Amino acid sequence: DGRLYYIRYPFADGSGSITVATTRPETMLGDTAVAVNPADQRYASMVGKQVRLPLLGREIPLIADDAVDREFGTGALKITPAHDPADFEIGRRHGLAPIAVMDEHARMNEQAGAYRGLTREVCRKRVIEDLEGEGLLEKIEPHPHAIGICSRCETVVEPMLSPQWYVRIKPLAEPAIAAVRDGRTTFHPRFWENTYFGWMENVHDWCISRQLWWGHRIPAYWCVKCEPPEPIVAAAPPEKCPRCGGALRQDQDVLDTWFSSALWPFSTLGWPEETPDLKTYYPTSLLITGFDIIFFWVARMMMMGLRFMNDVPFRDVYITPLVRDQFGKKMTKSRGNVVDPLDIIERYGTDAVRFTLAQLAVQGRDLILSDERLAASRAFTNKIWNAARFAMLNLEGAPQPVPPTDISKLRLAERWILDRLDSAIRDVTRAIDEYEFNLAALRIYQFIWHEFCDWYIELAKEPLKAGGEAQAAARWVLVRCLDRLLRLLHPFMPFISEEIWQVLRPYIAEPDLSPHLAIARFPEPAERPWLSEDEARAMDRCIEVTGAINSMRALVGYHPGQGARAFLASAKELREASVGEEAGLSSEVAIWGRYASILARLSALQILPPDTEPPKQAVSWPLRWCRILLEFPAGFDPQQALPALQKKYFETKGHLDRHVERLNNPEFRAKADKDTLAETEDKSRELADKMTHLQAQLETLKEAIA
RNA sequence: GGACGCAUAGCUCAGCCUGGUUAGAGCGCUUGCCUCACAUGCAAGAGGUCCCUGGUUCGAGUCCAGGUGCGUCCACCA
Repeated sequence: DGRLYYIRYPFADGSGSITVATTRPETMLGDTAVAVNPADQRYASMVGKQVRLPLLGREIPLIADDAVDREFGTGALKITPAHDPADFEIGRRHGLAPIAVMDEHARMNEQAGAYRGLTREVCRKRVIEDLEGEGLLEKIEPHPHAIGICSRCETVVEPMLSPQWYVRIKPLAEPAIAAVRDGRTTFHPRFWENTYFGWMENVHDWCISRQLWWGHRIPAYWCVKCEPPEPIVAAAPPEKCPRCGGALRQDQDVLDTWFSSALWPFSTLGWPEETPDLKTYYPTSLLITGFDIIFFWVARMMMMGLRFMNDVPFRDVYITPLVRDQFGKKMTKSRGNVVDPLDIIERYGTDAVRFTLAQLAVQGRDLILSDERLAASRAFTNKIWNAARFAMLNLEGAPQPVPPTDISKLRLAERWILDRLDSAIRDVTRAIDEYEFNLAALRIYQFIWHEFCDWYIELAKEPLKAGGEAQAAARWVLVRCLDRLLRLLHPFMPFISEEIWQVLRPYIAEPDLSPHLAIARFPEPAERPWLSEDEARAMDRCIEVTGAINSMRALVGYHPGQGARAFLASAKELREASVGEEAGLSSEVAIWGRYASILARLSALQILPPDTEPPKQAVSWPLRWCRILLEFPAGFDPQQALPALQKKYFETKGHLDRHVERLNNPEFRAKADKDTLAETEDKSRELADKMTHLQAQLETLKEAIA
């Protein structure tokens, strides 16, 4: 919220005046011209005239320059090259010598005539008063505008001229642009490359000198005697002045922080010496940083690396998301919405915070740290802890498990979890390779909670209690799974994983096992699959049946602790796809029936022989490959099951209708690809079957009610 | 003034690049369970005009154009 002062500058020939608008009237003492836009008709005839600078009486020209905005103020701009960057450029274009009117303490200097010695604030007041006295101040308008202030002391920044060192940027920028264009360095996510190009293609020469105490000193030297002084720039300090042999003094300025930082990828490896480290580790693989550092640091490391090492400093640049506040706003000190990580860590735990960040680190998107997610991660650490506790309770006092001599003798449950583990290892490894940290975190979560805990731990309880070979096998699988999942988890939850692993470590049979998880090998999947495709499908069916029975239990109101009897009626497809020697449902259920019974709390799971009349006192549920019948609990009122079943019926009908509609469309039949068509037909048949079953079930129920 | 990103369940977010299963997860909510690793838990359930308009297509949450809202960056600011 400043003011805009309109000041009248009289023409030297007495033919009237021209009015300029300025927010900083005190700088008029350093004016060297008045400028208008060349296309501005109002002033076209006046360009070239001399103007008398008020208060000082100096004559300055009226010039025309494209940089002048005709709309602003009066369309006439006073030019103060020594105290305004834009004016400096205009002045340079017109060959105007800058006149500095302030010293380095922002006090008016001898060029300011009568105002010499005043501070700029006092000077502004006096200038305004004096202009008013001479009748040259036309008006003052309120004018909100942004001014540069010091970020520490909030003092208004005063632009001024000073000699500085520059690096010519173009020869550095061009190779750095090319390196990203041709893929020697890749940004993740890719679109940040636009930001990089945008900056690099419009980059200005780089002012590298700073008037600070700390930093690399500028390698420039001045002779104490020569007049005028000529700088000598040299990598190694020269002994004496090459011209007069006099003593030399190094320039007092230091390099811009980013200049020094730009050397980081190789200077930390011993450069300029040809050290083994430099040879081994340059170029590096990955730089992780925030997008706001792309200009400051990434671009400069690229330029320096290509210049001095002749190669890019890193192959990949991963740009992290920004953590925003709960309203999606960027956290800034001035806004006061900064979250202290230590505070969140205090509340949720370090691992939970780290895991949450990984989970939310979707490429190309900033993230909001939500309490809900953090709490969920904290619950996850608890889950892991308890899973480990279960394992240790079952390992305590046991010898170090050894791999079974014949893997194929392991139960399906054991081989299945080992297969899921390998699948998780593959998925997580791929996700990390592609910097998809959210996918990696999600997959680990899914494996640990919903495959390892929900299924394997439950299914391991029986053999672990049984003793003998079954127990030994389950212990080995338990250790193998836990060991590997902890290694997978370690980058995301370093503390809890290390803590548990240290306790588990004595049970891990591995030659030259690392003393710490942090430096242990990242897991790799086994070379051969643990189970056949048929077995994998069988286990999928087990999971499907278990889920369906659990839903049915709730539907007919079984108490969670109450055992229930279920029957499976075979479907033709199952007989064909069966894994057993003996075709049929029974051979398959012989393998996984026990698992389903445990997880669906069944007192019995029986096969209904083909062509057998199903029990009437049961709710029936169609799957693709079999029909499940769950006996009514004692005192069950069939009325209860009706609404849910009807809902299912109408849902299924909706889906079926959609498929039928599609199939009835001749254009779909003509233009859809064959696979899609076949799939739709299959699906449609399946849904129709399901409808038939559901309808029959509904009728049965209604009969029971009646 | 220029550019980029985002918009999907009450909340926080996946899915979109490469169009076709019943659009998913966690939290929250409802119901029932202290089942001997874990009630920070277990089981089940409800909850979605995928921001709007138009286009392309047999078919659009997904591709294209325009719009709206939110966020961010750059430039300018005499």
